Amino acid sequence: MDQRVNEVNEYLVSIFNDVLMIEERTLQMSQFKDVSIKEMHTIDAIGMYQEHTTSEVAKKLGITVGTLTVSVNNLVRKDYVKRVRSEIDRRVVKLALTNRGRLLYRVHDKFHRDMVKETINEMGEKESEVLMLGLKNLHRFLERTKGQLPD
Amino acid sequence: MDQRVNEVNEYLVSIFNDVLMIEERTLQMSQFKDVSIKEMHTIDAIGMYQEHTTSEVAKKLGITVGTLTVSVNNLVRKDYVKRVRSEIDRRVVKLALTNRGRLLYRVHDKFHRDMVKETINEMGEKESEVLMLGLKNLHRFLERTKGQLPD
DNA sequence: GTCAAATAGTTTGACGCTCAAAGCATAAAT
DNA sequence: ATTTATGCTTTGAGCGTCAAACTATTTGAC
Repeated sequence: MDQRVNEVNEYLVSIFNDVLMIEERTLQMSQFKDVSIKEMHTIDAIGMYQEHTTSEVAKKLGITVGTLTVSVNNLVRKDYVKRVRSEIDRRVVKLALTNRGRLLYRVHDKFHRDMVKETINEMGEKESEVLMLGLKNLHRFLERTKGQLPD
Repeated sequence: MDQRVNEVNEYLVSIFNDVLMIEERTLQMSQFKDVSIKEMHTIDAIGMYQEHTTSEVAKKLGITVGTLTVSVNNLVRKDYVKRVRSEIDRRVVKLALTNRGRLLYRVHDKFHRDMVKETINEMGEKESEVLMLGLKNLHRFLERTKGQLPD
């Protein structure tokens, strides 16, 4: 049992590091060399569809609004993100992707999905089912833990 | 199949974010408020036992030697890490944890293991086995992918 | 043995990421 | 009308990162 814990733990840590590293390198090799992995996640959180406010996106990313403002300043300058003032409440800023931002979003999303797809392809139907259940368990536990932490 | 890919992908992303966030918050709440999550990973990479050289640790972390030197400067100042010149080759610096560093290492390691343990406890023996196989698959795929990237 | 080249690590300059705190504009409450 | 609350931006400080220049030491060629 303890051995199992160690193994799972080590795989998780290693997978973490690998994914981050591969994402970063892949970005740097692509036509989007001016985007860091953090900026990529910001673009991902802004998303393709609805417009999200600055506060919403900051919360989703788990960073302060001030931090996000700085990052969005850079992403606007580099033409990945645009700001739209709300007409209803003029304090509110809605964030949205530019065409270039949307292109990058799709490329990155595909990369992510391909990564998972290749792995699942090597597993049987039943196995991939259990992998997902395991991840679901881990996820549920983490969300619960997170909820217990003070803000 | 595509639905499965999406689900696994979303769980992975969410698990990533949660773990990082929980680690960071837990650190900030502990007696080790002066340590960032990155510094924690550096301490982890230096490890409890053998002495590792600066180059080795930098490689393990996937950062340049210069970056590590700067970080180690801070960790030495904060009394988590010590430098030991090699007697055999006086160019070489071996990194090791101080007592305080070792204490933090153990606390963090326990946190990590507890996290996984609680999850596995909720699964049956067979399920946790398959979770591990799934992670192994994912890990193998990532290592292969990583090997194909240029340095 | 001497000198050049290679190796291990450090320093520096520039820029991104992060937060907390102060500030600005607008909306809501009274 | 004035105060308070809300949403966002700016700023200052510290860490994280790299590339490039630098220092100290060892190895290799002769």
